[in-house]
Amino acid sequence: MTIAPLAATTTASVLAQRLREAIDAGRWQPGELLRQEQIAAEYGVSRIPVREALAQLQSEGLLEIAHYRGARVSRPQAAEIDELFDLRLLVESDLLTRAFSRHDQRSLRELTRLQDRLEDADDRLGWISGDIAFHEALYGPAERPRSLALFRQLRAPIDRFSAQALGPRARKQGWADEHRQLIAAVAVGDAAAVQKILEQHLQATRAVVLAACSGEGDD
Amino acid sequence: MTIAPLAATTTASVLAQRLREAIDAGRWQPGELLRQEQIAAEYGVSRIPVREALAQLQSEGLLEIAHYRGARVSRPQAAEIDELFDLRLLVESDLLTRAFSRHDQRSLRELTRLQDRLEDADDRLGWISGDIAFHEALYGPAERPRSLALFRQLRAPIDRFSAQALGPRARKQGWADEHRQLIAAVAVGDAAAVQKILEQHLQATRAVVLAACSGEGDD
DNA sequence: CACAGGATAATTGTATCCAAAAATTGCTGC
DNA sequence: GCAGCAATTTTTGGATACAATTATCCTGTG
Repeated sequence: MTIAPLAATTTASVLAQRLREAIDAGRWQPGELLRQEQIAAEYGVSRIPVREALAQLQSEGLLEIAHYRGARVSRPQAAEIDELFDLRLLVESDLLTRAFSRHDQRSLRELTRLQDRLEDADDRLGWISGDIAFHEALYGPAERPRSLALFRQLRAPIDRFSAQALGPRARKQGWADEHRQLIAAVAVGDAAAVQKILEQHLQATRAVVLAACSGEGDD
Repeated sequence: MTIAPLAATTTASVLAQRLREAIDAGRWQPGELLRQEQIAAEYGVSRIPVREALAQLQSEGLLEIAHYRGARVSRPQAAEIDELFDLRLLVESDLLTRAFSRHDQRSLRELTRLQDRLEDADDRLGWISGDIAFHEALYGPAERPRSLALFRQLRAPIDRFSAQALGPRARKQGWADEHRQLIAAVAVGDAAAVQKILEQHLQATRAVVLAACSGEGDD
């Protein structure tokens, strides 16, 4: 028998997740105002949980909220994106180093399964969430909850642009190839290769995201 | 004549700052519940800004909020503290490397001034905020706003225990010595020494904090 | 016609009130 | 005396109502 899923969830957190996806999907352009009343009406709730969700997204760096002046989608400068990728490199290298020797048959199969599912996803949001799941499984054996949370946090302001860049099929293929190479390198225990592939993966992503980011901010 | 300081501040953010200090000062023990009504009455506001402040402190890792069950001061496990220090080492080493060659006469004087003021502070909270100011000035020339924000974030759950550890005068002196050494090493341009001192500084702090953290959780 | 000034509207921040969930108390039966 | 259960109390989450601030529009003046 199954346990009821125990809805230990608040309206605000559900809203936050929905808004996160909506922002990644490009529903609001950078700089555009998110009206509390409008969002509240749309989801059939009052403004209180909306405000809490917006505050949450602000702390994640997706929004900028000015006193009495509303919340708008943040428009990160190229330098900021660059800095985020540098930090990702630091944190993810560390995570992967620690996870590397702890992977086993089961975790590698899980990685392959996640990658299969990822490549099956046809919409952009599915790719993004699948990519997050893949990397979390890749870093999971490190058993570093705080670093993993940081990984998610560092991605959040970036994924919006990654989703945009998923248009060309070539990029998807390159992305998938790198993931497969990562699995293979972990499987054969080649530590140096693992690090090198991860760095290439992140550098390639950085280039694409920077292009998407600077190509959009034109108003 | 002076311009009014433009209170671009919300009740919730002021509350959050006050509560942060109160937690660092040890007003609530780890695991202890923070009652919304009580805090609201104490500061003469309604529960709405109190809830927003609590949510903010949760996102900083100072509180754990359970659905319908209240907010309590988080009690980080030793492993988590350890992980936070590892991350601090990664981020702060990177920041200091980048800031290193950008320091000049003026910034070094500023560092000395901050350190003087720090050592004058007689209360624990003054030390903590002074220490934060010192490190921010030390990393400031790197011009890495995101990393600096991350530095603050990684400290937040730790400072509570640092404040406790400030009891023995010996620790204060050692702390101050390491700061002076850092300034000196930056001044003479000894990159290797700078990194080594920073690492010692953080490792020493880690040991003290771990002791304070594990010595307290005894209920 | 550009622009300053002020009334008006729109929007956010906070207080008050109600509903839902959890903790507590007290009763009942054994 | 105590385990189990139900009513009560307490506390949190959310909705509605009001206050404070900002944005908009209109008008008059140079």
